Amino acid sequence: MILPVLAALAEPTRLNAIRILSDGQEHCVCELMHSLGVTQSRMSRHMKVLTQAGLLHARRDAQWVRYRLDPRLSPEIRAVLDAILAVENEMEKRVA
Amino acid sequence: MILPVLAALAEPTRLNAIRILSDGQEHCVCELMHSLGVTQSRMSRHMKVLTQAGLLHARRDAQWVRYRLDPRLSPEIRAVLDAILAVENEMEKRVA
DNA sequence: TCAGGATATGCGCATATGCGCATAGACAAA
DNA sequence: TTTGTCTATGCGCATATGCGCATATCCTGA
Repeated sequence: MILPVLAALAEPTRLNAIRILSDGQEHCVCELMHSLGVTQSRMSRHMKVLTQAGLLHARRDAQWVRYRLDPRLSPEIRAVLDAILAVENEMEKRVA
Repeated sequence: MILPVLAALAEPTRLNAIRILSDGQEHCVCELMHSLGVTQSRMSRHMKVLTQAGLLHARRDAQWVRYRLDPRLSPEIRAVLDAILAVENEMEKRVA
């Protein structure tokens, strides 16, 4: 369903996390919490929401948990993400 | 901003309303409330949320208020809507 | 086994949001 | 002006959600 995806994305920190993760690489909670300026517990919970919405894949690597966009994401959902991120990029261009 | 748009769409009744309105035609509250099976006050408030998110345009026509997708919607936001509706259509196909 | 870093979660709180009900407001026809 | 239809909104309630704080859990290295 698309609804949980939209609900997950309709929050600033989570949308920013998706923007970072849209590079296709893995990122740990500690990196994201610093980049986005939120507490560790907040970041962890936000990642859980995104994961449960089916957007992310988590992999335990030693004491870290590496998150990345779920490689099994359907092309349709991926298109939604791309369209949303494109809006943000357009807005940035217009501000600049 | 894209965030209010996502928040507005992350609700079943509102997303279904958008689906109906995606035909580009005008629809009144009375029609939508019947189509979607919700009360009049609920429907009116949902339309207000969608309008304030910048997605809809309202036009008073006698005792009716005709809603339609805002014709001034940016191509980027329109692309987001299309991508979201495409996901739903894909899901339907797979169920069928 | 112990210490320390990284992540997840329980808990309580404040706010946001969806809902129904009743009513107000806008408009047309009589 | 009155009546009936359509739409918007005030109000109270229940639930959902975001937050910080503290603590539990998982893992590595000494």
